[in-house]
Amino acid sequence: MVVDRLLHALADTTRRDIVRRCLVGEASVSRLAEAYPMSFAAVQKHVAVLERAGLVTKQRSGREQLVSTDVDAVRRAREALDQLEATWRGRVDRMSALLTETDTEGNQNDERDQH
Amino acid sequence: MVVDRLLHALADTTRRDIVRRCLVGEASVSRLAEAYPMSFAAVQKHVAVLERAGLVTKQRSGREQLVSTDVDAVRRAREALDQLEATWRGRVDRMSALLTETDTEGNQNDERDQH
DNA sequence: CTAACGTACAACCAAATGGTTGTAGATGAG
DNA sequence: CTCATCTACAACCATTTGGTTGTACGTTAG
Repeated sequence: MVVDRLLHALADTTRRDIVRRCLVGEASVSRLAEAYPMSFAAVQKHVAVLERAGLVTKQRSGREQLVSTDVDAVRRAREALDQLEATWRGRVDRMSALLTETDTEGNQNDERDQH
Repeated sequence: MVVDRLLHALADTTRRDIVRRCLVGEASVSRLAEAYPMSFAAVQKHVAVLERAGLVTKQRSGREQLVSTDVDAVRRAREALDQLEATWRGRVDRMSALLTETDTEGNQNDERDQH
């Protein structure tokens, strides 16, 4: 699933940092690699994960491979999460409504906070 | 890191579904297990992951263990993502501002901030 | 042209994931 | 009390992850 890949890609500090770095101005993979306490190949793999999630793109420039964050993908990631939360919250709200209007047998407190 | 655990916990369809289910009304672990094509123990592990991430809590009731989503934690998760995106977007905005006002092309980086 | 650089990729490894089965301890129903 | 149920947990397994090193290849600088 796309959301799975997205969230998994973002569930790592190094990868989030790469996204942050490459939001403004591209950076070559080797340039990125200098910034982290790991090998070049390791950073390459992190970039690959971000790429598969659609969060960054690579663009060749001479012998360098420039990484740049897809700002739109970041926005889409946020929106996906937003929608997820909205669905969840929607369920709570609908249930609250049901409980206040019908009063079923299970009868637990419905002190769900509304805003 | 807390964000890592949170995003990792949410990067799985089954776990997101558990969160959704347990937002309204608690469900025992065995009840949950009936809903998925996997063993009881597997669901137990998923619940444990969500618990470690602070997304759900368990509460004993007789011989059952009732799982319920911590609505507040879900909200906090969203806010964490929001802040992440805000930071990222903030960077873009600041850079855009810089570019439009100075419009130079000399060396721009050397911001050795890690964090 | 040659050497250095940036990249890609394979092979390998340890640890974590996501699943299984099996066993054992509490607890509630009858 | 006895038994079925719910849970916890250990042991095991296959796959993935996150890292390493080594090698090969294209490109640019000198």
